[in-house]
Amino acid sequence: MRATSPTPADTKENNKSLEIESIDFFVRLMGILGMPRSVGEIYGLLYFSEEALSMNKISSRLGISIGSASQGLKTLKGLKAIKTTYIAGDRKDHYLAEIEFRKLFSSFIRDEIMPHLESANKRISKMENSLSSKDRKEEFYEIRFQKLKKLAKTGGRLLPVISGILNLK
Amino acid sequence: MRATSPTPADTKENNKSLEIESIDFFVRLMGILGMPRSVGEIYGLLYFSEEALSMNKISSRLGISIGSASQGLKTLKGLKAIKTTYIAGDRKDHYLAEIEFRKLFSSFIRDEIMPHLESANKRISKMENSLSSKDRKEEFYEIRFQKLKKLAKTGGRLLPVISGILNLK
DNA sequence: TGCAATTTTCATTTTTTTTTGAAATCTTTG
DNA sequence: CAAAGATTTCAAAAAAAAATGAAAATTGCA
Repeated sequence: MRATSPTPADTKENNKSLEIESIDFFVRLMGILGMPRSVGEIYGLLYFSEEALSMNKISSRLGISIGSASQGLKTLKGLKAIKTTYIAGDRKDHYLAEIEFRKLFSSFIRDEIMPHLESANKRISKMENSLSSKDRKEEFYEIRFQKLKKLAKTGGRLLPVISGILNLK
Repeated sequence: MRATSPTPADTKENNKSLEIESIDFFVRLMGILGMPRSVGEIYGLLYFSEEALSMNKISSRLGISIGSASQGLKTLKGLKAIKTTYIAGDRKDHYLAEIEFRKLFSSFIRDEIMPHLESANKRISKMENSLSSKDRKEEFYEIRFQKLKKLAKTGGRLLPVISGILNLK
């Protein structure tokens, strides 16, 4: 270790403990969204990185395979949680975290929640049709289908509200 | 197969296809919430069952082990997604689905989301403290911590709104 | 265009999660 | 209160999900 004043290179190597905390934080956050560990690790690393990192650097810094890194970056691209930047004189792609979380959540809702919600109504109808017209008039089934339809409707109502709040300043 | 008119016993055996659809539906729904298959299966079975079912019946009807059934019922009890009923002259516990979904989601938020949210602020502070006071004044870090705090705040704002919508008639 | 660097894909391996099943525990009632 | 019934627990097995790594595909520069 040198005793001279820090250089730009030092700065990049600094804040190891912040990096660890960040990775841990985002591994958990992504975990709530059902994303694999590697996705959280990559995002956590990029979130506090001032410079854009190449896939190779990501994989070596995190100690994960390039296959995992490639797969994780693909997922993060799909969620619009990272941006690709051009670095002059370097052929590799370089990645930066998208720090507007609302983009991440919007993509997540679009990709992971909406499709389920859209199919839910079809599936509820299908269930209802599998019932004889006699049974369909029974209070027991009527109540259950009513609740099921309300569930789908509430879901449909919830998502725009969530999107709205996410877009607040 | 008999050609005579249906008896109550028949009725209970009926609607096999509804049952299958229901199980499939709730396996997916519970899957979104990160619950194992068996939990969705049990709830899906109970949702369209007019009579309360014992653990044994649940395990044999679904073809899952009693261990799985016990574990799944425990999870569902924790989520307040099922009710236990007393059946005269039967020693076993019998279970009915709680059809108010809001209970299920409220419990889920309380158990799976709130704890994360509560720890998030501590974790963000911890990250901030790991930074030198010099770095802390850098725009790069300032922005990132600002976004992180906003994320936690938005989360805290979102949950009551969701609870509110879930409680609407 | 051709070649080397980079990225993606995907069969295989590893890790994690879930299920099983049998033993231990708890419960009810004869 | 004994014992048969019912439920829970938990180590081991099975299944599912994720990571690896090497081959295939793609890319961009000389």
